[in-house]
Order: sequence, then structure tokens, then C-alpha cells
Amino acid sequence: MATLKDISRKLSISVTTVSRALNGYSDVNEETRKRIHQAAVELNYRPNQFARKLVTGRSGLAAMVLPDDFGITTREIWFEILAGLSVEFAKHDIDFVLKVSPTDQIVNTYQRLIERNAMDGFVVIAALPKDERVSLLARNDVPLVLHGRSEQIVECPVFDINNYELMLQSMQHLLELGHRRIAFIGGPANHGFMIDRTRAYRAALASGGLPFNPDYIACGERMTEELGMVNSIRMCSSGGEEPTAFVCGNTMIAKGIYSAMQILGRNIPEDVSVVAHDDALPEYRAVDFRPALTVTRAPLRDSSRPLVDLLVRRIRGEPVESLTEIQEAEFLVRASTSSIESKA
Amino acid sequence: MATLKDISRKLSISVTTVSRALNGYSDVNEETRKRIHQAAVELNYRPNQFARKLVTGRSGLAAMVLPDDFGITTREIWFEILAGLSVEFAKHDIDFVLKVSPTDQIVNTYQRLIERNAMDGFVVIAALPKDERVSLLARNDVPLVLHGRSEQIVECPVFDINNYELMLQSMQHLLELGHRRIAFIGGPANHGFMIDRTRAYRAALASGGLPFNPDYIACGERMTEELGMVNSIRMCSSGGEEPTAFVCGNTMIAKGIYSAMQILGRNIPEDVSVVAHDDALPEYRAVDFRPALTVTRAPLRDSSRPLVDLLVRRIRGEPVESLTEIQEAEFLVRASTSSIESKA
DNA sequence: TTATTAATCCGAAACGTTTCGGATCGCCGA
DNA sequence: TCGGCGATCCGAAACGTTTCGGATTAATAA
Repeated sequence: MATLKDISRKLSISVTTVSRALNGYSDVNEETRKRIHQAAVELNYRPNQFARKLVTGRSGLAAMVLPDDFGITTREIWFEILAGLSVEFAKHDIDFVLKVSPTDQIVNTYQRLIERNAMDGFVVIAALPKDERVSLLARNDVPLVLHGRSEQIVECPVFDINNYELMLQSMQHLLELGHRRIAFIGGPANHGFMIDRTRAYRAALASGGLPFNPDYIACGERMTEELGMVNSIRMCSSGGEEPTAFVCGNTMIAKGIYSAMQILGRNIPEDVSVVAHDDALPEYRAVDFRPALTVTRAPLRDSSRPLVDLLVRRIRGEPVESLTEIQEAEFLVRASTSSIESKA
Repeated sequence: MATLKDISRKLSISVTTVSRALNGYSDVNEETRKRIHQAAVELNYRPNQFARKLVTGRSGLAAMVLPDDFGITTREIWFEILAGLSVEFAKHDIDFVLKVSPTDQIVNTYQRLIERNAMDGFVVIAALPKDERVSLLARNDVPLVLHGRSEQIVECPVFDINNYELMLQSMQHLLELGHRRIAFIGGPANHGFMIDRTRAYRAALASGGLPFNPDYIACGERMTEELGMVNSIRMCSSGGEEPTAFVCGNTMIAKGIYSAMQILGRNIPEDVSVVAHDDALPEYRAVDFRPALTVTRAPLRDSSRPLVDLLVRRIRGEPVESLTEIQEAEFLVRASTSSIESKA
């Protein structure tokens, strides 16, 4: 592997000048710059990243650690996130390293990575209220960006969608349509986004003068079709007061509800209205639902850019206070919701 | 960040000895080693990877570049591969970096990565007969491991499953059961594994004294349920001689055929037999098919270890000739295949 | 007593960059 | 003639390790 010194020797020019020529400094003659470039090509010169990193300080590496059982979500979704991050990091000349770890070893994995001290920063997805990963990184003063707000008082950049607001929107929509028995089928109860959505759900009920009925809310570790199917069937066959509308944590849950309603012989939206939050995965396109699904929409892909930007700015040393970004969801009314009157 | 020099100063011990103590060399007194370790802890010392890498040469980084449209396969499968690789590389203390690139920019992305010279090696999946990525890497003398044999005469380690043999097994099984009109619904025609399987398909037909009927073979860029469904329906409603058995490139295709047969009112295995190759993705478990699916089986997860091992050995400088590994598939007869007699 | 050896330790070079602080030289205006 | 300036170039230090080739000391063997 050719080095600066090789070029320097070959041309009888100092290493300094070679370096400066190759890095485009202005204090080198155009003629010599040409010769240097030519020699660089001839010798197949490639700068040694590590020598460079040694003097400039940063590694140009950022990482994400994820559980080998996929945690709260599916392979597709993880892949969507990974792909987005990789692309965005590349724009900043940062290599994105992926660590997959047994779920019960996650914290150890972080620990080792921190010790090895080779990453400029981390992105942490799906914050828990008290997140051990976050406190570990923060304690060691390693830059991280958090997807999802955490209750911890921790100094780190945060990106999130406005979970409270989007739930409020869905609820207000349903309330305005006259629904009074609205169920919520969400995700894992301990996660930040579920806490926010549940708060908004209850606040909306209260503002509509409606009681909170614990039978109308369902949580589950995995936000899958099955979750939607099982719980909506349960709620609709309890014999008592059945919900006239469902709010779903994502479109897969909604898909499960669609299947359930078909089995039960209920029509959407005549008998039940369905609203969901839409992460905009190509596999579950809300517009392709029959009837097309009313959603709050915040594409997962759109979160990569802000996440990476925030982390990069943190790494560059910007004050953390300025590094919070909350994205609003779109609200798209389609055919899966209708006025309660149409039922009467 | 504390350095060796800091510890050295604090203890009035040379940098050399500090380094050797921390790295477990035997020529340092137990007592001083203790003091050094203690000081290291107190100062929160972490070795600088880049300084280390600078002198030892290698980066401890390996990469994979994949197309943002997922190429021949799905998000789940890519994730499965990624996760496996990440875990296996970690065992060798190598960080796995993921690059996602627009499909038409793949070669450029490789080019840039090679120039940057920061990766110890690459893993290249789904080899084409003439693969530009492979020749580019090989030309630049960058270690790579190939998944799937390539027709190129290129000096690089290769891991593959024995595609020829597994197709032969499926075919022999069907021939022994008396099938004479056997269709093959596979994947992208230009890929190495399809070429091998097609060769075996034709060889098996020939050995059974059967003609090759081009109507009985279907290729497709994406090996999805849809591919299986569309093609099996087409083949079974051409009016002429319908196939009595299908060999599928993977279990998703088989799933599509199952649906198609249901639609057409055909029974498996009474009317048609189905065999597939099974990559053993948790989402499409062949044992859960009704009837359970007869397969050749070679779990995708099992390919990570050999791939990584081969690459690591290549990086270490082992001669390439010794670095080829061909894995045989299991053959599991289940309920989706039966003798042609039972039909008569 | 002297040579040998084992146990410890260390100086200095090397890895390949970047960068600070000049040095050199020709030319121009005064 | 001279100070100054712009255009070019360069020496040397620094980044934080690892490692080669000894040096020192005390104990042991001859």
C-alpha cells in the first residue's frame, strides 16, 4: 500500500506538500499538484483512514445495537430503519455498523462497544421510560440520539413523532363522527410512544365527556395482525356494549381487525370505523385496504434523516438543548371511518 | 480520554511497560501490573483503536453493500442475512458495516469504499455469472467472500449450497413417485443458483428419459407467493398436459402454489405434488404448511458462520484454494408429495 | 569470584497522517 | 537599494499505540 512518503520520495517533494496537494490546499502550485496526483494514481495511493483518524480524532463510525428477537417489531421494520440510517449516515461520510445481540446481552454489548471506544455515536430506537442503554451511554458521555421520548432526564438529542397529538386527532375525528365507544389496540404498554398515546386517548375521552373503559384498551408486545384480530374479536363478542370504532397502533393491527370484522360479518365503516397510525411500510399500504384506511401518517423512512442529523450535530458538539425534533403526523381521512348516524 | 502516557506519568512507569501490562505480557511484575490496572480504571483508560490499528494494520471492519430495492429478495430475508453476519463477525471482533445504495450506484459505492480503504473485507451475496462487484474487488485485491458460485474465474473464497444436488434430489424423489410432468418455478434466470438448479432439472429429466418442456419452467425476478400463484395457475389451465408436480425455488413460491391449487380445486398431494427448497425462515415454516411441505432444507442462518469464517481466513492470508465450502441440503419428505398411482 | 540466567523494566522507532510555524525566492513599489 | 508581499514549499511535532532490542538487578550455578 502506497503512502504519502512513497509519493514524496518518488517526486522528491516533502510529505507535507504531498498531503496538502492531495487535500486541496491552496498553497501548492498547480503544476506540482498535477504531478502529485499523477504519482498518486500511478502508485495507487489510498490514504490510511486510521492514521488520519488518529490525528483528527473521530472515527467516522456510528452504530446501532438491536435484539436478535426483533424486540417489539418485525424484520421488515427493522430493515426499513437500518436501510434508512445507512443511507443517511453515508451522506455524512459515516459508516453505519450494525450489531445484533441476544436480547439479554444488549447492555453488555453496549458496554463493550463503549469500552472499545470506536464509535462516534449510537442511535437508540424505541426508548423505554427508564432505559438502561440510554443511561449507560449518557453516563459514559457517548453521543447518542434517541428515537422516542424517554422519561429519563438525560441530556441527549431526541427525535420523535408527536404521539400525543396524532392520537388526539384520531380521537377527535371519531368523536366528531359521533362515536362514543372507541377502543384502542396499541403496542407494548411500557414504551414511551404507547404511554403518550394512552394519555391522549384518555384525555380525548375526557374532553368528550366519556368514561374510560379498561375493556376497550388492549396492549401487546408485538404489534401484529394477530394482536388486532384477537383483541377486536374479543371486544366485539363480549356480549355487552361493543365498540363502534377502533384506533390501531399501526396498520398491521388494522389489517387484523379487518379480517376479524369479516369473520364476524361486520362491515367497515357501516358497523365499525377503523383508524390507524401508518408507518408507511410498502407492504401494508393503507390506501390498498378495502375500504381504504383512515390514518395518521408518519413514514418511518422519514425518521432516518432527522435522527442522523441530530446525532451528527451532537457529535460535532452542538448544545443538546437545541437538538430535539418532534414530527407531526399527517391526518388522512379515507373510507374506513364514517358517522355513527349511518348505522342508525 | 486517558492515554497510556497518562498512566505512565501517574505511576512513573514507562509507556512500554504500561502497554505490556495491559496486554497481558508475562514480563511485568504482578505487583506493578496490579497498580497499572488500578490506575487504568481510575483514569477510565480506553485504548485508542485507531492508534492500535495503525500499527497492527487491519481495521476490524467488514462490509456488505446491498441495493435499496432489495434485489432479488425481501426485507425479511435481507434482515436474516444481516443479523447472522453481524453476530458471526462479532465473534471475530470485527464490526459489520452495512451500506445501502441505489441499485444503479452499487458499483460506485464499492469503488468509493475500496478507495477509502477502511474495510478488511466484503461479503457479496447472490453472485451473477459475470459479477462486476466481484471483479472490481478482486482487481483491487480486496478480500471478499462470495455467496453463490460465479462463473468468473476469480480468486476468492466461495460459500454455496449444493444447488445442483438438491434439485437432483427433489427430481429423483418425484420421478420415483412416478411423476412424468414436473414443473419448476424458480427465481431470476441469470443468477448462479438458478443456473445450477436448471441444469440439474434438465439432467434429471434426461436421466428419466423425459423431454424438456419449456412451458414447465418459470423464472421470475422475485421469488414470491405471487410468482408461484400466477405461474402454477397458468400451467394448470393451459388446457393441455398439466404438470402433476411442482418444484419450487423457495417456500414462498410453494405457498403461492398452495393457494392456487385451492382456487383451482386441486388437492395436494392427491392431484399435484409440491416440493420446495426451504431457506428456513421462521415466517414460512414448511412443517406448518397443510399438508406439510416436502423440502430440501438449508437454513439461511447457517450460511453466516461459513461465510464469515471464509472471509476471516482469507483476510488472514490463507491460500484461496482451500477456501471453498459447499453445503449439502437436507432432504425432508413430508406430506406434500405422493405417488402418481394414488391419482389413478 | 565470576559467568549465567531469570525477572523486570525501558528507550526509541515505527505506523501514516495532519498541521503549526516558519523558510525561500522572485518581484514590486517606494 | 530595500522592505514587504505573495506564491510555494518544508521540517518537525503530534496523534496513541506496539514492539524490537537491549539494560538493570539480583539470584543462581560453576
